Amino acid sequence: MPASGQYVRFAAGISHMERNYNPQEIEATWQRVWAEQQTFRVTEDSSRPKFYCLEMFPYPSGRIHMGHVRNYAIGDVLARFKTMRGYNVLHPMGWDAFGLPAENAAIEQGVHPAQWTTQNIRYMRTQLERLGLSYDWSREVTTSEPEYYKWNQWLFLKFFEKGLAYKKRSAVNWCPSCETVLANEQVEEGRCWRCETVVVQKELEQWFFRITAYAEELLSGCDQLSAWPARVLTMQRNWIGRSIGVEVDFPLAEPLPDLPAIRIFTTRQDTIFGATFMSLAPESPLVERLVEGRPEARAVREFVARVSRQEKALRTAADREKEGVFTGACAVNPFTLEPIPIWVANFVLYEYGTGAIMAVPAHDQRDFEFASTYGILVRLVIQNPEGTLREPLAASYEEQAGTLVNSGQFSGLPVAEGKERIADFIEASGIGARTVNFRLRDWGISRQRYWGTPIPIIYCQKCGMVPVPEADLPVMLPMDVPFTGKGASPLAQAEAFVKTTCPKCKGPARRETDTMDTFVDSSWYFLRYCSPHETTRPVDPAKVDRWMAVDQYIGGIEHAVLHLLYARFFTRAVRDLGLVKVDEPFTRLLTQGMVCMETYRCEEHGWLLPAEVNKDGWRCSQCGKPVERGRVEKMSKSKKNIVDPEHLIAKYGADTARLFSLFAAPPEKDLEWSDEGVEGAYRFLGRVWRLVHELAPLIGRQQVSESAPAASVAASQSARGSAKTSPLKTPQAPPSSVTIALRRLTHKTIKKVTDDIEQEFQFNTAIAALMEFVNGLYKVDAKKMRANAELSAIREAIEALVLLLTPFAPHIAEELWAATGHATTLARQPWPRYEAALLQEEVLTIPVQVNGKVRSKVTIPADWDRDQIIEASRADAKVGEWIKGKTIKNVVYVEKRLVNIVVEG
RNA sequence: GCCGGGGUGGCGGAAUUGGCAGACGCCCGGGACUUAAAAUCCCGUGCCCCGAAAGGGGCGUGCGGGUUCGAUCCCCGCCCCCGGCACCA
Repeated sequence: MPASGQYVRFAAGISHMERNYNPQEIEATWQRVWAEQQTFRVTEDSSRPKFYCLEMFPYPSGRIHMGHVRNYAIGDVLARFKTMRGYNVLHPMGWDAFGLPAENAAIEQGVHPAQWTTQNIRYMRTQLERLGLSYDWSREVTTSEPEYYKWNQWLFLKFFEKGLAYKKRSAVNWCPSCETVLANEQVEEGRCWRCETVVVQKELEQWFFRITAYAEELLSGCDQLSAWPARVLTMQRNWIGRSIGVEVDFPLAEPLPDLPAIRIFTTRQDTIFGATFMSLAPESPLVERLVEGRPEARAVREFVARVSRQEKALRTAADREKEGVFTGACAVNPFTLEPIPIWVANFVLYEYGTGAIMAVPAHDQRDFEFASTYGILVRLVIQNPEGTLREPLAASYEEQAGTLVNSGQFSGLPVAEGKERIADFIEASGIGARTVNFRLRDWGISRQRYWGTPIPIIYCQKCGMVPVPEADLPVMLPMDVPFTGKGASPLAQAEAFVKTTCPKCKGPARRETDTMDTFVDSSWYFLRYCSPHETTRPVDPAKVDRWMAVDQYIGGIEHAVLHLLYARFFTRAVRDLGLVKVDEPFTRLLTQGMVCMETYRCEEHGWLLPAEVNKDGWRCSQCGKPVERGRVEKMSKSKKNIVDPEHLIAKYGADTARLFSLFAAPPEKDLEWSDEGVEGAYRFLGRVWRLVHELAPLIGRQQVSESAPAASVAASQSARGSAKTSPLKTPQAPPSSVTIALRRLTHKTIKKVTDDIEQEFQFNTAIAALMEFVNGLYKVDAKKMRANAELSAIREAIEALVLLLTPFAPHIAEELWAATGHATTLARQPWPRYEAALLQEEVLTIPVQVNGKVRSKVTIPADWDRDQIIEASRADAKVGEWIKGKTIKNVVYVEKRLVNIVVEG
């Protein structure tokens, strides 16, 4: 601990009353103090409850943007608040440092990705420091450093041992521009999520993580996540896509020796009597088996070749025309025993279910379209509840309501029961079984890029695929590699890296040159923060037990599926390795909204930066032409509707930047940027500054007891709390009404701000309450205050104000804390507590309604009872006007809130 | 199409989930201070109507119904906006 009095020295020169609010100066001062005193360093302290507050770590792209400011301001409010509330708070920060842009920079500018990344991190860290965020930087994690990615490799090897990591040949999404494989999740509407290039199909040997092994658990786990936003849970559930149905064998009309039947998956076994044909996915190997030697073979092969060349997104677009070709083979519907034709259809997915379906055109839109195109029989087997369906159908009937018809012994059953009876029958007759299918696919982690974690596998001609022994980790990324941007990955071209010896037989061998998807890095970094310097394991289980799960995770909605699902998977996989005890990594999740701003466009110069617009006449500052004011959109470089946080901080300071980000909208909603709003936030801080400096000399005469500085407001609510334990001196004379009103305002504000932060992250209303508090304090005529009780009340108010402001605007709070005579940093001051007794109003103003409309208000002593209040209401002159000559039918009284007199006539 | 979230003054947003709609901020208007401006401080500000004024009345939370003494909030039926998923059998 620093010697007491040290802080006073820092602030001494700035505490004179005349001094104007100079954010740049005081922010630099306090950031230096925090760094020197290691104020935010945290160690495990079992005497206090823990709180793990985490914001999604950034990709070190070069500079922070307003989205970061918002994200980290939200997290910082919470971390500082919880610290002041007495929690042992873990609040770390790090860098998601592997990824494509570094490699692109290498190609375009000739900078090595490592150097580019390091520079960016260094710069962005100073930017974050200038925001005054309360991170424990001693726990900083950088995923591109061997100390981190070694453990990616270690985990990979453990997964490999357990069969959770495996390799298979598969058609992958290939981005021709990035020259890399993309996960399904990284393809958006057929385009690369990063560069928007149209994605094509390519066959490659790929590494996968068997996330599907946890599909069931990942889905059921969603039910436990009650503190996650509903829409994120919905998205996760959709993505996992569990469906219950049956698998059934449809025997071939002419069975092949080793292929007696085709297995299909359906959720609508109740419609099986309506299955009038079958469809196979074009990629299915069964297709070739069936057509071999048939006259249809040629046409089928042509069709398959044509379809499989088409890239997937195009082919699977929902509005895509249904196309197919008859194989010449037939199967037998196991229920009707009729022969049905087997087709190949472009809309059947090979990767889902069994890659083959029974087609029920009467009750499936796709099958109906297909059957209509090719003239296939449509048979109604579900009659709707009204009984109005007649053949020929004009459209498929897909509702799961009604009764089975044309379904043999099952006819007449309601749909739900038919499903069960038919499933029973299928199981009893041994032709199939109930099954659960997931939409979720295994996670392809192979990337043909340099700037990622090398996959620790060696290929030996004799021994085959050999994992790198644990002792040889990390497999280091070689520094000396070519960056051409052409052809194979740079790693594959680095002979010194590729050529190695087999760990088993010591013979010549080659290294795997694929690197891991960077989502691997971010799938467990939150565990690493708990013991960031652990050298023998990825995590120290004792430390992880102390801190996990993350109590509050904060980040963008764009990670609702990918990152969050992978992190949930990893947490379980690592749990099953015995390193972690929790199932779910993130107890509470807050997805903050986007930061948006109006866009400006000039017909000559295209998108304009806000600074390039002359706002007087809405003209382009370059050519003077009228500027088209576009809609409010997410801030983006391409649309140029951006505000650089650095400029903002230079002009107004970090406290203003933080305050505005928190005040302009509730965290989960989109925030519309407004220069005027920023001015408003700055003005407010100036108001606080002047207020405190005006009042500081007044209360300066009073003794500041450093052991209990905030205790005047902090201690009074402890378990044994009563008026007696309040350090505020009981005044000799009865307290003046001004004193009582002031203290009431103070304690009401403490309650409001505390509740708003704690309950629903209502930072905007918490700040509004602080503004009201300040407005109220400006109305107090402090100069007239002399009595000890009055001055105590002022001191209490000012201290509460500064303490309550701390999480939002920590620098100015520290400075004002010092200016009011305190010598210890605010960061660990106890959060103020309100005294419930002081909240009580002496008089109440109650609205009085007549027939539901407010006609008057009565002001009454707070302790009046129902009858007294009603009596006063009826006696009110204005109310009298409205009830004169009418019969009172009813009087509704809401406890201390409202009177409603119901009259008739 | 399915799922989720929304729709409140000129604007961003409040409202203890059935009890004074519009807190707080922005914008705008007025005043004080100033030689003047900026800054600052104070006051006003949903819309419409009556009134010279003090006051008073009506309307108002996307639209139409309903429940209730009373609805931004609950129910039914629509309209619109945003986000996600989308041939998953």
